[in-house]
Amino acid sequence: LISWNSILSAYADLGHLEEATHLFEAMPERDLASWNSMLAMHIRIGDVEQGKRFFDQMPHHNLIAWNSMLSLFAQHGHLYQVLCLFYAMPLRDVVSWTVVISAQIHRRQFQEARSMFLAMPRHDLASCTAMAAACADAGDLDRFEQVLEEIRGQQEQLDLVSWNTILNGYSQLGLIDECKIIFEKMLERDLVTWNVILAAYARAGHLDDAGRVFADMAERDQVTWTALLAAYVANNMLDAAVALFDSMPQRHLYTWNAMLAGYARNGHLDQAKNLFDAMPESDIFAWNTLLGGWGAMGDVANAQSLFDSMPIRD
RNA sequence: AGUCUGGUUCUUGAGUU
Repeated sequence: LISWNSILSAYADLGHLEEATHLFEAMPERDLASWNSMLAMHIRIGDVEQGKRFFDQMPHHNLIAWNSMLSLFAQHGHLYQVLCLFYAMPLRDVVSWTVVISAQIHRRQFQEARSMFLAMPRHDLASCTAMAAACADAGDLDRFEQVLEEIRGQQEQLDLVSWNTILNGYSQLGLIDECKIIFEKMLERDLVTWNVILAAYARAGHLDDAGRVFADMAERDQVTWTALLAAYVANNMLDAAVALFDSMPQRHLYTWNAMLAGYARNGHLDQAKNLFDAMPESDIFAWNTLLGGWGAMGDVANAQSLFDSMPIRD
């Protein structure tokens, strides 16, 4: 059963609905972990309706199943669904509370998140880390450091995620020197660590340091490339940005949007429009960027016609 | 021993503690 579940879990991680469903139905027996893996798959692919249906078909629910539903709503549903379920659940643990808090943070409801955080019966490393990230995001240094104090007082050892959160937090709070100290102190680093320190230098306007970090990195992903591109764009280094963009091994939507912003911000609306038309997909960020570019140029006609043709507006 | 849920990094603009 555990072997079956392991394979099922792998499909869930990859988001392979067909294979997972097939496997699930072919399994000689199933336990809660099997059902919960299927729920995890619905979280991954973001199918709230199917997920609900699946949940209702389950013979029993344990806390993980309830938390999975909570997480499905948190990531792909509405906040009121999260809260309704949270209060209706037969049991809650620290994970349940953390899911709710994260949902509130994602929706920028910091006050509410903080109230929940203070109300929960127990804090662990993950809940504190989520709260610390929120404080840094809100620019609240005092509360950020308060949460760090609490983390240091806990039994649980800091893990890499928490260290990365702290590093990024100081970067968001504008304390680049603190970032340097922490980065040097870190015994273990992963790709996120490197991406965070790269973005930290970029945010601080230390483009040379950002470039040096980039060159030193053993491994790079889309975030790495886009972070450096965005750094060039933010510092009006359009030529460098274009050269980097052209040399990139792969691009995702964030990358295209960053380049688009580079053109738009420098008044190169023709180039921006060409790039926009060449984009494999576009989202609200892309639309707003182009719209803002024309707006800034006083090109009301183009802005208006783009606005009228937008599939989504916010 | 090994399987299921929560926390960290990159893009536009507006708004909010």
